[in-house]
Amino acid sequence: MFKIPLKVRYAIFATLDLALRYGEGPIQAKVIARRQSIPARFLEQVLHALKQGGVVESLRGSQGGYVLRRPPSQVSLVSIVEALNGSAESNVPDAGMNGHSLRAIQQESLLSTTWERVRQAEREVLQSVTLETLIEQHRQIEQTRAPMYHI
Amino acid sequence: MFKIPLKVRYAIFATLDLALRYGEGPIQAKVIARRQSIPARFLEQVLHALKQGGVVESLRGSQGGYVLRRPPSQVSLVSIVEALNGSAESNVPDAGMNGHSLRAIQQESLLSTTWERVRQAEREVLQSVTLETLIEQHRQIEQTRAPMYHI
DNA sequence: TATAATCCGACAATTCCTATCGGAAATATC
DNA sequence: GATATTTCCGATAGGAATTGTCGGATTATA
Repeated sequence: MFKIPLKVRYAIFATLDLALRYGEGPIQAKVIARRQSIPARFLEQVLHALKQGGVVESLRGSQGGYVLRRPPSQVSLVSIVEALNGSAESNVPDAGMNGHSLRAIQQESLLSTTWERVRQAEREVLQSVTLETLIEQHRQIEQTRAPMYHI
Repeated sequence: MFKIPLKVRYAIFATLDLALRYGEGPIQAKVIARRQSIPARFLEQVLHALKQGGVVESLRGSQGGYVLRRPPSQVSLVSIVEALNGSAESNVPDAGMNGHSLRAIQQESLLSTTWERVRQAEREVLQSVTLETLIEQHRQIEQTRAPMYHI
């Protein structure tokens, strides 16, 4: 319904890249960027946000890189998405309501419950999908697709 | 989760304005704009989109204006939102996949089912809320708020 | 005919998203 | 300790999308 930022896609594929190599030590942003075809410098920012959100761990210096903070089965898409939004939750303008009339505030509260329900519904779906889920889906796609090229 | 365009808010309040006066003949965009504090010229565009989406009926010429096409209880928020998006459904890039690698396509299909589930969840919530629902909520807020100002 | 309203395309202004850059801070390795 | 590597951080540019304005054409009423 409402547009999905490219940033989110990048974050998911980056963490998926980490998930596929979970337990093999830190992986550099540059390497992920190359493998996933993501602008390197932009990915740095995304990974930084993921760190702030507690999704990944970073190791600075030579031989450093990024590591998933938890095993892939414990990392849901909702944690990734919310990490990127900085949990700003910037859609309901409670601050900045200074010059607004009482009626405007009432109007906001009228829709806020609906928006909240929409967001909750989104969250429930994203919560149910983990990096491990995606890895399994990926494997299934590989298996079902490969034979098709033989025809 | 994902940002709600101002356009959508305008559309909802405009149709809500029509809903509150359903059956009383056409209402001019200018009037709605003044009542709902929406830029008049911008609202025209929004109403035009709502017409294309089959949500409202327009009557041109003097004494013209806009009318809801169906009673408020039959107008769900999903129809309003989809009218504005022109049912473009522009998020899954199936076209424009020319220069993309096979892996990129597979990656897309990996997420597309999840995005689809998210969108479906959004739609179900928006489907369950009609203009009549909002009017009832509005009345309840009025009733529960008013006494609070006596304290 | 005069007036009032929608319709339509163009476009300006603003905000948001995407991406790049330079350098600072931290860490491993030699 | 010196060096190379890598994350960290702020600034900012470019572009796209959103928001808003405008002029005039079309349609209808009175």
